Amino acid sequence: MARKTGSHSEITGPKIKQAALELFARYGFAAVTMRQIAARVGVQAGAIYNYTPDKQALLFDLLHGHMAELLACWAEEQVPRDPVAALDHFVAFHLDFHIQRPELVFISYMELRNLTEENFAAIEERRCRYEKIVYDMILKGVRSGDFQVPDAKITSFALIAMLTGVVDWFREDGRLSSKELTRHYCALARQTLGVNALA
Amino acid sequence: MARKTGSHSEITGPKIKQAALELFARYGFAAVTMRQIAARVGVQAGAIYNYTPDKQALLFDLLHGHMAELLACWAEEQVPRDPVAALDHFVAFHLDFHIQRPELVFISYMELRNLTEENFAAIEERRCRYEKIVYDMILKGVRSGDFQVPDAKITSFALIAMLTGVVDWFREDGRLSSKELTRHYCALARQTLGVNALA
DNA sequence: CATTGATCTGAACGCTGGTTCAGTTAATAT
DNA sequence: ATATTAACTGAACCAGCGTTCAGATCAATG
Repeated sequence: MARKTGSHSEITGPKIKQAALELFARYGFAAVTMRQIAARVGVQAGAIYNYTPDKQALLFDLLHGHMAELLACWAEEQVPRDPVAALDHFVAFHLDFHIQRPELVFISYMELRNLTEENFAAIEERRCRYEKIVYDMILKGVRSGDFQVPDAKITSFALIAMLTGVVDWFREDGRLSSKELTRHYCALARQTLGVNALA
Repeated sequence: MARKTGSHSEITGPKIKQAALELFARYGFAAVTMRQIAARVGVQAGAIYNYTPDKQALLFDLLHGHMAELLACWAEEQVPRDPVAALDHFVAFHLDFHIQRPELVFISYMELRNLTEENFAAIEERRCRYEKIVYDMILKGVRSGDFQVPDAKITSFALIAMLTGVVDWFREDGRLSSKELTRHYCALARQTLGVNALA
């Protein structure tokens, strides 16, 4: 029995990626088997190899796609000139983007060490690019006198960590809506960056 | 050839734990084999089972020991009554404790999903207890008027995330000493909690 | 209708995983 | 010396791994 009615590559391909994403996020890359992924798609393990050269590529595609989309989406944003408004804008963007992709965020952090050397380097480069965006934003605010921080580099790491950490606990049906969440974090980020510390 | 001169259970036992810790942190629990751990200790795989019932227990002992030590150490701390001083104290404690155990911190976050249900629950319970300490500390400062935050719960998560995130990048031989690090983070934490926002 | 080509199956390949255990060795006790 | 035992080896067990591939199946084409 092969080639069930209505099954096409355009359906199976994305289904495999989705299944891999969910399973990797839940059990970890190394603990997930190709047969598990296949079973979730409703297919035999061998069929997966019509869509990916190997398991490693399955992971890399997910992580690479995630980072590429993150950078691409930010590039399209219209960032206000005012440092404080830019901060608010970034907080809202970052939270929104990450909350919508908790599984991708999860494996992007957890499964870096399961990448080959070259694949890791490719992801790392993009991660640094994103961190630099935050760092530059903070530096600009510090220079304009809008922000006051003990150390711009540390503060950039701290800001990213506190924002990204949200995916560990935030649930759409929890105590807070995503709108309230954003509002609170905008206020918190302002405090962290020392907005109005001198005003 | 067995029982080399001078090898005792008091030596091999800890060595196995240490080897497991290093390998789990580097490659992930699921990706590490008992043979790898044994090789690092200089022993055959079977010998490990004189010290642990199985691989799962090896992981759980590491995580459980870590959380138990974290809570025990904090319990011994003399915490100042003043909320701001207490915050400084906590920041210094948390950074110091975590910086000294980067590998344990790493696996405590990454390998939770590789625990069995009961084992996970045991770790989770201790983790919540620690989070409650931070939450209560913030609540106290808010009530006394020393802190001003948008949301105490969110702020507690944000504070822990920004502090714990340090282990991802901090190196003893890097740009900052651990003393400078603590100083910067105390200042940053104060801003985040809105210390002196009204003063 | 016959042919083709994309899609998938099912079985196999070689290998490695965690775990077990009978047997060997060396330190200790008698 | 001898017996005892803790500590370890080395080989084996079997289940499961990622991956391959010849062949089956079906949609689309002419």
